[in-house]
Amino acid sequence: MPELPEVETTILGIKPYLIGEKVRDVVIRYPTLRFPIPSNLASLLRHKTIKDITRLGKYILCSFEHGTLIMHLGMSGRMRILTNPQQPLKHDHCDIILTNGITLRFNDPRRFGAILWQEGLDPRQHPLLKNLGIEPLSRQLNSKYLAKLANNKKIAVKSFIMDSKNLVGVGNIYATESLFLAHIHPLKPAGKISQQEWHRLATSIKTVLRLAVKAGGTTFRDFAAPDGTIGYFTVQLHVYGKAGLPCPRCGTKLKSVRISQRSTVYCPHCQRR
DNA sequence: CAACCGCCCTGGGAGC
DNA sequence: TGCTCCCAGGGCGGTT
Repeated sequence: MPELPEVETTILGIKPYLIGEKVRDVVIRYPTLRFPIPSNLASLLRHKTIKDITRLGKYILCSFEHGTLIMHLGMSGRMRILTNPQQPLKHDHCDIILTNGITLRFNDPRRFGAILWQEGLDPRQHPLLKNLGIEPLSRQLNSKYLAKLANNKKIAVKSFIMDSKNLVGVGNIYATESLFLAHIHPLKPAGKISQQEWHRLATSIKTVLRLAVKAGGTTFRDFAAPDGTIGYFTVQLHVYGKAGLPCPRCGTKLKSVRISQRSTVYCPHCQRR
């Protein structure tokens, strides 16, 4: 499932083929993603030039002079660069065809992804981007920021760091891994986390994400890079998906608990409440 | 407002 | 082999 590192990898992969290129056409085969793909997308983009490809949280922003194409990979979304025409396969919902002959193809079996349009210069005006928190790999993420935001909150720390209003791009896998590395129990109320613990957590979130970006995404189950490479288990996961196995640090049997409908693995010895 | 929970969706794996 | 059931989960939107 694409988390921030997978989004980063996707951008790195598609960017060189797209920047400065002009859109010839847009083909929508199956508009009902998480939100409907705007039906007028082709007329919005035709003959327009792609200025840049950037990222805001897990949203991929493809900017034009008159607005921004906002794309989200959801759970199973994937983008491919096709250098020559290919028959669309199942779940190939949308193509963006450029005048240089290249096609950006969006595939998403579970259809939790999204393709949206925001008119104007500031993509942050889009309702989905308006309330996004800080970037985890920026200097803004530090113990001071987290402690201030968590003040008195009772919400489980895991849910807190996965809430995009607080910080973006930390999904279930990396939240689980970060908490393990920081020796923090995932159910501990956010308001009860000490300054020292916040420091460890901020550090481990950055470490985990940086390592994963470097490895080209966790590529755990559904993810493939734009060139089609599938790198299963390129990142060493310590606890995610390993409930019942011994803790890599102390050997205690790893436990599993569901937190807001998400499976969460932790070590009952290393991560105390 | 804070916290929580249901829901959207399909493929893959387990169990029978 | 083939069927059924369950699980994976980002994030919105509704409820408490």
